[in-house]
Amino acid sequence: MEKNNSGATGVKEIARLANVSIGTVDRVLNNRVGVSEKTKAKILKIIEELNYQPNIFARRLASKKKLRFATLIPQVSAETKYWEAPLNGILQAAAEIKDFGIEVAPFFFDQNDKATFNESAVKIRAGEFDGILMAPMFEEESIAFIEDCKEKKIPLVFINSDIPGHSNLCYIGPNLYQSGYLAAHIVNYLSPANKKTLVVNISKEIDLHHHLLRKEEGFRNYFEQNGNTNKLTKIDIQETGYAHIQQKLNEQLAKDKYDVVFVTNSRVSTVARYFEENKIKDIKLIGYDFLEDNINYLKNKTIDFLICQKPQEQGYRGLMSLYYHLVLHSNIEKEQFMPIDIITKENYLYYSN
Amino acid sequence: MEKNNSGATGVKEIARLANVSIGTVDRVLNNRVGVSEKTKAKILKIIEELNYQPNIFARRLASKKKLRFATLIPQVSAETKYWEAPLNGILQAAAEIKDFGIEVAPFFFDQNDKATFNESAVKIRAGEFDGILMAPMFEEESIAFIEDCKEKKIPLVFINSDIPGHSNLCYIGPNLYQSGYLAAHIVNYLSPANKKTLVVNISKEIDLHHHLLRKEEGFRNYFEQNGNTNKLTKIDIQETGYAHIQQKLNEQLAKDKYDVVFVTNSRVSTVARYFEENKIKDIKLIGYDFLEDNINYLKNKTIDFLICQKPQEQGYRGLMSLYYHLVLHSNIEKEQFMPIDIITKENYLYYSN
DNA sequence: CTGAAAGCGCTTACAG
DNA sequence: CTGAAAGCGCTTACAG
Repeated sequence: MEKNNSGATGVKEIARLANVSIGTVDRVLNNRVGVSEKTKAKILKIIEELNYQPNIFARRLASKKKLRFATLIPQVSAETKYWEAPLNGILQAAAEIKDFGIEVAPFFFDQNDKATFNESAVKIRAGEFDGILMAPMFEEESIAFIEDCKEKKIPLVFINSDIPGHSNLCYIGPNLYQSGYLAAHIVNYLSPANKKTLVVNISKEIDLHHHLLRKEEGFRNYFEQNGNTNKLTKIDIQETGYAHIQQKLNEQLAKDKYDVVFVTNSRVSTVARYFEENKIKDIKLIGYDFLEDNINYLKNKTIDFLICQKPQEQGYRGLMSLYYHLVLHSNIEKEQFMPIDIITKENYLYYSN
Repeated sequence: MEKNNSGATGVKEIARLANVSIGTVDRVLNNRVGVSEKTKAKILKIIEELNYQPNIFARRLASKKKLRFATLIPQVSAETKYWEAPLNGILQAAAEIKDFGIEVAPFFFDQNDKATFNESAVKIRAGEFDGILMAPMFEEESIAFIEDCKEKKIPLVFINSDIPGHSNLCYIGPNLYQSGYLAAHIVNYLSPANKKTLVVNISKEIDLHHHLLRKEEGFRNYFEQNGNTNKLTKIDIQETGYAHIQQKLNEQLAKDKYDVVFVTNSRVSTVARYFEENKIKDIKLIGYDFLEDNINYLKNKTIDFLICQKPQEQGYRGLMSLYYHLVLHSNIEKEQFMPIDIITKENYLYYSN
């Protein structure tokens, strides 16, 4: 029978070689105070030489230490169920690491109300958490929070959208620019006739706009860089009610004849509803996110393509990153871009979100 | 501080409530012989009532038990590096479960030589493994092996292709029919002109053909079911050398003008090479698998779309399934279909294989 | 069929 | 600054 590696060279063996007690070895191993530099160096050298790997099972069994993580993401709303998926990912990760002594406390905010973000932020600050995962939607408010975490040395993970240039542990989410770029690539295959494409931004909150604008930028640049003659028109719809969207689309579609409509977010289902009600079948429709409404329009062929970015995995990997960093002391990659998945009527069933 | 659940109700507590020793509790817990029906029932009842969950860390620390898994997949060849990915997945899973006392022994065979499959099979049978993962490529030879495992009650996981109707633990891989069906859906968007599509099967081994034929079937049925007028032509190329493929394509492309060429496997790069050498730019090309050669042709726009099925994850999840089944006694889903991923020049960089 | 004791490799007080 | 002992919740022989 093969000998267990960690069995061969445990704290006991290190203590023996260093002529100290296992208590002292433990102090060095866990970076605790109260060891002379000399013995510390001696022990570290032996640890190095033995290539000692602690037994995680023994460690977990003996330790009573608990870690507490907080998460701060938008609450699931009737308007969009998008945030259900990241939350599920978070809960799944929480269940997996629970036995390792980790407690997860979820906090939420209203996407349309900055005040609720600040309220939750205050609670989290008071809670003295060991790690935080957040969706930094409101830029200004987020930055204040980020600075506070930095001071307290609390590791911070961003998901879904990034605020670059800050000392967060990592960002896990889409590369927005590239996802718009990909959308343009698909549109290019879909638009052989008069090559007219309509870009539709539907969003109430100006704050969230930079999110959509990044996608639009990628979308535009594709056509510029590929010397394409595709003619792009764009409309911004700042009210998300159906009546308003209907009116805007009526106006726009009366002006010109389009091959493709590209909706820059998950609200593509609203446009699909409009298409269906108006029996529009000759315009290709492409948008974002694996939501029930969108999938239904994919099934009945009103929507042609959906671009998805594994929202559940963002939550899951976000929380796991805190765990890997804090418990396993692994190196965490600073920018973790999600795959850009292309979903159609024929493969949505197999899409593991 | 919150009380650890498993701490509150461990074997000790069960033993106390049942008026037995912890040794007897352990016997019941692990289904060992030598406990009277009466005490066994009593203990089981208490376990039930307490909703006892064993502490996996203590279990692992105390136990010396080892499990040994064997894997049997094609060896990576110069002709196709496809099997590198599943192997990487297997090795990654092996690294993750190593600390849980699991040893993994990889075996290989030559895709073009059934005898090598049988040789490895003999070795595995002799090795008395606790679980086996395999790619059941050669149907007849595989079935003999499957029967043997069934008799010895060794759980068996299939990856990449299935042999339905056998008592294996699970299948993890593509739904081939659906993946051909999806390819047809894309072709349908790409072929607006004369609507002529050429289907190309390139494969030496007749044994492997059922694999490709399933995809072709899905591809054909899409057009039938969607009342499409797309005209399909098919050629089988049974020699995989470039000269031969070149000749066949020369012949075929002289006969007719196609919008799209659909290659039913990863050998699409050979057709791409032909396209490039002959400066063919007006035919769309679509094929399978995230291989370096294919990606290069995707980058330079010779290949338009690749369909991929996460080969690495197949290996990873295959091995993990054995672990979940044997160690954690989880329920394993019998058929686990991989997502059908659509890869283009614009999203391949973010494809986490 | 059952029990009592030792031990897995760590961490945690406590004593000095 | 350091050591000796107890204990985490299981499993493993061994004894009866």
